[in-house]
Amino acid sequence: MQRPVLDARPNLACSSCNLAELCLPVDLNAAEMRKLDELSHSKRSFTRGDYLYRCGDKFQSLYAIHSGSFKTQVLHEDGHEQVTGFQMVGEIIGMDAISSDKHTCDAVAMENSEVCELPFNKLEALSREIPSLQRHLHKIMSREIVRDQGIMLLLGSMRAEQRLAAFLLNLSQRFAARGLSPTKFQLRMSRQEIGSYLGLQLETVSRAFSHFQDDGLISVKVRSIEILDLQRLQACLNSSRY
Amino acid sequence: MQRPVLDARPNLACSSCNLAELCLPVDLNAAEMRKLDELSHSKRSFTRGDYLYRCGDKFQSLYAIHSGSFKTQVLHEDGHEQVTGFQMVGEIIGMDAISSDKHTCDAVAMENSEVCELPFNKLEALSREIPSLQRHLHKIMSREIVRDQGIMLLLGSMRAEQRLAAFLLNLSQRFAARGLSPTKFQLRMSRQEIGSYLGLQLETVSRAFSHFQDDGLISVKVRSIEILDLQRLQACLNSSRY
DNA sequence: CGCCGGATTGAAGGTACTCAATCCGTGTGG
DNA sequence: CCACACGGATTGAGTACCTTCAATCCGGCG
Repeated sequence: MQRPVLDARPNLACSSCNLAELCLPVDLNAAEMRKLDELSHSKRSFTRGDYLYRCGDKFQSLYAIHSGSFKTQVLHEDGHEQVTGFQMVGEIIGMDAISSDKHTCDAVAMENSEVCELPFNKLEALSREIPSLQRHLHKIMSREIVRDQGIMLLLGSMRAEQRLAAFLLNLSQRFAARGLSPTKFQLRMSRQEIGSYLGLQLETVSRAFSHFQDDGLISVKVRSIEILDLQRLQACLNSSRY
Repeated sequence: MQRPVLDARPNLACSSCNLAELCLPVDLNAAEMRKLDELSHSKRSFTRGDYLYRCGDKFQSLYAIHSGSFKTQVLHEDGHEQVTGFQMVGEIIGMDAISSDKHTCDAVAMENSEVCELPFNKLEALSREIPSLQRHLHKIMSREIVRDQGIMLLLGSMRAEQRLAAFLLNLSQRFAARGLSPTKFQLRMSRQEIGSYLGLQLETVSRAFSHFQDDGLISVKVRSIEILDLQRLQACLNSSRY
């Protein structure tokens, strides 16, 4: 019944990154695995603030995040920018660019990060050979669609505190999926960036954090978060606006 | 510079539907074309309110809208539902379901409509044979992602009248692309449905319509719309919130 | 004709925005 | 080592926009 509102991005990559098990829940034989290995030749490093790609850049590859995290953002004409997603280890970014052969957003490193490049032509060629890989690629793109629709739901029908609850619970799930603590973690992004992502002002985000803390749902110390009561946080998310 | 905020869904289908030119801007030879023809065997008809699929239904096929129009909507736990998109002739729906093999939303006919079923297994098999079809399929899915991100931008950073302007201009473009008048058309959806899609209350939508009319931007008579000043409507959309 | 659902309009209220002051932690320079 | 500056975060007060509730209007259909 309870579908996570903010879905994590699906995984695919790069056994050469030693993330095969995490990232590739696809049955491949040894030969196929080797071909996939060969696909991803390079691994690039980034530090906070570096761009993985920029809006308008020519599309060549998808990228698998091997370590660290990124944000994607789009720019309005007037210069103001909106965050469209936060991506972490094992997730794939760049799929927006397939449609027009140009990237439609910026991808910016939020900390020291490493990325595996997946040349899309080669990925397509390989997925013509390996049906299970083809299906997996389609699932990855589809999950991106579902995830975006979850955010549309959030932005269209939730109030500030519900949005923040959804955001925290989503992070919690994604950390848990990576074997990290689901209740105690560091935020990589500023209040400003959270607000931009959730369609709120940074002050509103800050107030919501404070309110959750006053209610004993979480403990916040700037970017250190501890979720004290997952159940009530979930209840807050589910509480009807109407 | 000016990217449409609400992107139309991309096309693909179904030369048997006599929409080959419109829907398939892919170079195929005669043999390939024939195979694509064979893919889409059936055409189903719907009347207003009929479900094409429901949330939770097993995923089998994508659907190309041959005539008429549909809306997609998701249901909250509490029963309240949000419209996630309006689809019209030539557009493809059902891609949300690939990721989990189940549909994640309802698709409901908004008028008498016909739909071509595109069995996804066959579509995948064929796109393994025909690289240009494969790429086209990927572009279609990617455009859905880009479109959703446009709506996220709208919901996250625009005020009521900007949202409605974006909505009207998007409809205008999509009608124009189909050879219909870009300035004079009938809405297929209620104020309630528009509001649900734009993250607004129906009264707010109604007021925004009235305000646009008072300002001479459009002429509204319930569901009959005429855009009188496309430029100023575009300016309204671009006007910074900040 | 009168009912019904959808649309419009009005008035009151609430949520989140805006602007501004203050706090706090980090890093820099004296 | 401390003082200070800086950016990000918090908190407060006033306001704007949208929601909510309610009344009325309008067109289609029984």
